Amino acid sequence: MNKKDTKIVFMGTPDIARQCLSQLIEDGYNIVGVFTREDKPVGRKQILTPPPVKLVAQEHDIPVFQPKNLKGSRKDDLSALAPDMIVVVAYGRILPKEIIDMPALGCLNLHVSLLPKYRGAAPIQWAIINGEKRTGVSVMKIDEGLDTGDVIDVLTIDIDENETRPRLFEKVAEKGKEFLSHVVGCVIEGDFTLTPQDHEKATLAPPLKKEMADFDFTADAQTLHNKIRGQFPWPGAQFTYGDKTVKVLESRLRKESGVPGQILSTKPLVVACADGALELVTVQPRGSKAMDGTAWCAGRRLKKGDLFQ
RNA sequence: CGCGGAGUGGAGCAGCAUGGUAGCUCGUCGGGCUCAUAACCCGAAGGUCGUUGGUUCAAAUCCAGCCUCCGCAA
Repeated sequence: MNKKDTKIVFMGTPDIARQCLSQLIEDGYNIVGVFTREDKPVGRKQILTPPPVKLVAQEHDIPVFQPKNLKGSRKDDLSALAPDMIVVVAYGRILPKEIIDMPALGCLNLHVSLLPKYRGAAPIQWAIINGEKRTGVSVMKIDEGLDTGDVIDVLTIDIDENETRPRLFEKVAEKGKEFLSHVVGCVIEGDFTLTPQDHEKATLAPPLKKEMADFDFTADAQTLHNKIRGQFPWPGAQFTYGDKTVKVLESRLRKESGVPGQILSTKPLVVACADGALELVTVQPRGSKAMDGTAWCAGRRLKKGDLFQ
């Protein structure tokens, strides 16, 4: 089978899926249909916004389907397309067995972790939160479990010390889309091997919750730094000052030390933690906009030596 | 009509209830101290108080409308 004759259905929703779809189209694959989630209200104005994937598909006149689920009559849309292969990138839906079995070449999935680690919805976030030095993208053949399928190929990607979730995501998407395109090509040509995952070593990366945002300075600096960059921009990481919470949008590790919660300097704003200290580069009090840590101190008349209880 | 906060020198804030001198911390500029400094001391510049109208002898402050920004929720 060659590229042109292989009918591919693409399923995905957010930006990384959009990038992968664009890459596949650019590389000349025959995308016969795109499945994505429903348009949803976004922002303060609750404007109904289509997923990024939908826009790309429409630009290329590829039929778009946005079913609520993939059961019952909705799967007829899919079988009518008679796909030889389905490629899934962050679709946000579990595929039922009947769909998994439909295409002759199977269903491929790009997962942004080094499987079997970090199976689930938020692999990038958890990798950063846990202080991993590296992550990656895995292309696997979908089975009925949650990211449990046999792995076709893996690409490792380094995580820099100050990398935030969006920046890492961008990097992963950039490298991942080309990698995916390459692997899809290999599968079409039959040039690949399947490696079962070592399920003993599997870990989960469940969705983040807003309750995870709160912290205080009794934790050690490295842990807080990881939390701040991994949970940015949502749910974020915030501490309490007075009767308000203050989100920390950007931080840096510092070598200084002191009583946890003590302000070691205001320019830049450095606060001592249990082990080491953290520079709060950008901060955002609840109800107001993001500002420099130093500016925040200025408005609150905070001085070196003051203590966050 | 989803809930709520905010617009005051370059930045972040106070002042507003009880109208009457433009305040604080930071930054900038000049000077001083110091081996030195992001530290400290002295001094200076810089503001039509978001906008329009109303009340008043007098409005940042009270009233009405408008614009803009933001947090939450989704």
